[in-house]
Amino acid sequence: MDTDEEGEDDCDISADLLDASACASRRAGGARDRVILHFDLDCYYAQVEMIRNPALRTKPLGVQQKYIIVTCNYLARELGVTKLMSLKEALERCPQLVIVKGEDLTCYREMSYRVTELLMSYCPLVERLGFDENFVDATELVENRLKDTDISSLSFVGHIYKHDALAVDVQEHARLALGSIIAAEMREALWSRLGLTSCAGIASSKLMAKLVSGTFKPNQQTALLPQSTAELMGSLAGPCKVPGIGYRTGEKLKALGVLSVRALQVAPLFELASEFGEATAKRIQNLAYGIDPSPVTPAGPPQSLSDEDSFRKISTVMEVEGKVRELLSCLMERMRKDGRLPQTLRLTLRRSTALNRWFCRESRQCPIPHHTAHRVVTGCSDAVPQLVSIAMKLFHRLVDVGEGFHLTLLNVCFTNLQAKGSDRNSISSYLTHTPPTAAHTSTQGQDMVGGLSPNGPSSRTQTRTVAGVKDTHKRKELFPHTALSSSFSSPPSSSSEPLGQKSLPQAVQAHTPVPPWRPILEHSDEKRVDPGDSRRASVLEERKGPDLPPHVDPDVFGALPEHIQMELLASFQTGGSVPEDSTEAQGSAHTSRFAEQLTVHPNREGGSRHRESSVSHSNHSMAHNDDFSTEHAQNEELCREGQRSEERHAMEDAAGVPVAQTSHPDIPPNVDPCVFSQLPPDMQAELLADWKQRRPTLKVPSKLATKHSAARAGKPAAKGSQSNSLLKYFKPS
DNA sequence: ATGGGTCCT
DNA sequence: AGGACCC
Repeated sequence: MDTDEEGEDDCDISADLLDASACASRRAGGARDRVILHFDLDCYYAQVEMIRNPALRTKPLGVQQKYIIVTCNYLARELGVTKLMSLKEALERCPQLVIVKGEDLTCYREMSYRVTELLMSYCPLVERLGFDENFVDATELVENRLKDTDISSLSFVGHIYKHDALAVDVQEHARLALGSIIAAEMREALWSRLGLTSCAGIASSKLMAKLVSGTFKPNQQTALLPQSTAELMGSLAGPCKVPGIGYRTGEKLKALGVLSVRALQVAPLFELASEFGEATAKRIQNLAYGIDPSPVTPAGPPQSLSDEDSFRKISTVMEVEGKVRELLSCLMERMRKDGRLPQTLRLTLRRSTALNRWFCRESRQCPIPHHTAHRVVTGCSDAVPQLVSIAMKLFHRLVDVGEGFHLTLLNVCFTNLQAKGSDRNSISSYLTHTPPTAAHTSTQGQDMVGGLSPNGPSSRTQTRTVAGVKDTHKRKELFPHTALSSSFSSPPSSSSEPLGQKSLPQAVQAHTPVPPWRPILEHSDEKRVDPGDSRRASVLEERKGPDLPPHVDPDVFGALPEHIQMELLASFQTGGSVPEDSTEAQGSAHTSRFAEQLTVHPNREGGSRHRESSVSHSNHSMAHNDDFSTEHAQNEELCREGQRSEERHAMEDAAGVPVAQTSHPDIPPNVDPCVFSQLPPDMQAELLADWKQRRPTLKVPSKLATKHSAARAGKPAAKGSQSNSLLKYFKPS
């Protein structure tokens, strides 16, 4: 049978968790608590839009996809707009709301990878969650800093969950306090280099770091003392609010009568196990106690690239083909920049279903012929028709056109991405952007693929080891920064950089003039081809010899092929040009306020400060004070907005005027038979099937109701194996 | 809901 | 191929 991987006794200690002594006993075993940081960018899409166009900063802003506002800035929130509100309602509540379309994710994706990259420059253990969240396992960083920190002069930065920062014994929580300092430094870097505000949570697991990061909302950070774990878990509105317990599991729990986190904690394990299986039963029960041993799994390049569009109706093959072609051209362009070879193509669609039965997507996939894949990556334009033709075959496998059809969504996806030549297979090709340069033949790269861990099978432990280790080696002090000249470098080839990235906050305090490490290759920056565009004359940096991030062993690094070195260096880099004018005085006022909040106040015992003193300024200061200068390069070509369907309004249409009145035995009482009878026959059939299927709609709390057609509950789980990042270029030793 | 992503079964 | 989870 399967024993739990790596969890050791974690599953068994749930019962003592509430017991204060449990922590101590756990540490006795040699394993110390981790220090996990969770970063969550504030109203992410809206922030990116405000960077692209700073004029929006002073206005209530909503980002629209189709007919909904997917997110909005804090100004809009004050005026009653919320996330995922319909456009109509948002405009009713806030007529002045400024809307920008956000269906094209290009800019959000790119900025998102910059964020991950910046965090990775401090510490390789960074895991992405969506576009706007990142986990960092800062355990080693903390441990190293602890060595040369005078513990008696430590203090927390930011909030401490349900505690007065001044009343907390910092010595007792020195590692957590250091975590809060590191989190503050990273947030400051996100601000000074990328212009983004964020929240952070500091705790000893991903679960708790994530939960606590949201407790003070815009632009603040919060640490969680271990003794507050139970209180935080208990404050959640229900099991579904626990990350890792989603809608489905929540519904099943309800059916079992488990309505609260507390109820989940004390539910008999065997009952949970009979519904979910033992492994996931334990897992979710542990989550309810705040126990989450899942590791921070380093981000690598994405496993798949997809592009999709939803619409009210597509019902002819020609329309399908048109849409598929549109999606595929965009996707191909992205794939080309990525540089890996897509080996499989998947087409998925959603059919119009009567009562929008939650997500029923169907898909078919098939291999992509090598010659086609190669054309994709090479940018050969006739790859598109080839892909379209493959996709249409998949379509015909899904849909019998003879019957007529009604689609509501189409998605195309490249998966099974094969690293070609090793270079460009890294997260960095995402960020630092490699020029198209189709040139190289595919055979050139195998020297390095083989280069990863000579000794290692177990990719998982391998990664862990590599990541966790290394830096004790040399370097005692990282984090000189907090100030280097800000702004991110305009990546090579502006032709694909969408963001108007000149808009950066002024650097705060300039003691460290240069980054701790710099790329060797500013020259290659320079040489990016870039025919018509020279607006980027300002890469004014005096760079010196290369210097490596802490986790990189210089010897290993030196042994790598040069082009790999170059890529790595490029990926470590984040420097750039400083925006010249700081516009108004406000800019710097605001900026120094931010600086102040990051300051560690060593001797502030005199408890007069409000507890969140050092951090906290509300979004007001952000909202009103940030205008940085920006020229907002409205980069049209990258944001293919205009191309997508224009009509977005009115998804709902009246069900028609009732006339007939056939009553059907299977129609639920809350459905008007007249309306029902007016529906198209296929829709009627579908509804009936649906109703029939979900018959057991009773409140019976017992485990008897479910007739589940599907198999046993699958389970979410910790992130799996990946080991797919730059780390693989370095051996553990 | 949108337009993405992840991993597991 | 689909299902769960995440944003």
